[in-house]
Amino acid sequence: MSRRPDAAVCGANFFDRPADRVARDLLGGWLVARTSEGTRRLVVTETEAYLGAHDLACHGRTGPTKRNATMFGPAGRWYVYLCYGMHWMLNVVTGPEGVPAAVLIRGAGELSGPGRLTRGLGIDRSLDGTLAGRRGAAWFELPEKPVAPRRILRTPRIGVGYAGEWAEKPLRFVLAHEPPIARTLK
DNA sequence: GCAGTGATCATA
DNA sequence: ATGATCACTGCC
Repeated sequence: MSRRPDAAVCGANFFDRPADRVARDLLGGWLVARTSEGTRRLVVTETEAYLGAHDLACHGRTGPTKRNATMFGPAGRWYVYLCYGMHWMLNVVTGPEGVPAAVLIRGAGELSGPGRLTRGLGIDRSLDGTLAGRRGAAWFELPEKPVAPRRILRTPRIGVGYAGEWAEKPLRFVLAHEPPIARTLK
C-alpha cells in the first residue's frame, strides 16, 4: 500500500472536536474511498456542520432514533442516511460522545452536491457506523499545510429552512479556487 | 418551478 | 396503520 509523504490520515482525535472546526479543517484535504473501480482520492470542497441537539437543523434535535443513532456515538464514524428516498448523505460524526454532531460532505473533487457525491463513489448505508479515522472503506487525509483562511467561504446551510434562526447560521464551508473578495457568499 | 421517491418517525 | 416530512436532483 502506497503512502503519501505529504498527507496524513485523519485519526480519531481529529474528529473529537466541535463540528464547525472539523468542517472547516476538512476543506482542502482529501476524501479517499475504495470503490468498485479502485481507490478514488478527491479534494474536499464543500462541508456543513451540524452542531448538536440544540441545533434545530440537526437530525439529533429530537433525540436518538434508529436512523440517527450513529450521530450520538463516538466521533470518527461515518453517518449515512437516505434523503428524499433517493440520495445517500455522507457525514462524519464529531465529538464529544453523546452529542449528536456531524459534518456533512457536500462536495469533493468533481462531484458537486451531497447526493451526487455518494452516487459517484458508490456509498450507501452499508458505510454507516464504520470508522472514518483509519484506512477502511473510506477516510480523510490532510495536507501538511492547511489551506489559507481567505480561500474558505462561509454561508448558511442548504435546505434547512425549517430550522428557524439556525437556518441562518454560517455553518456551510466552501473551498474557493482563488482568494475570495468577501468572507461570506450568498 | 416542481415532481419523483421511499424510509423514517410521530401520532393514534 | 397512516400521513407528513425530508441536510436532493433533474427536468420542465
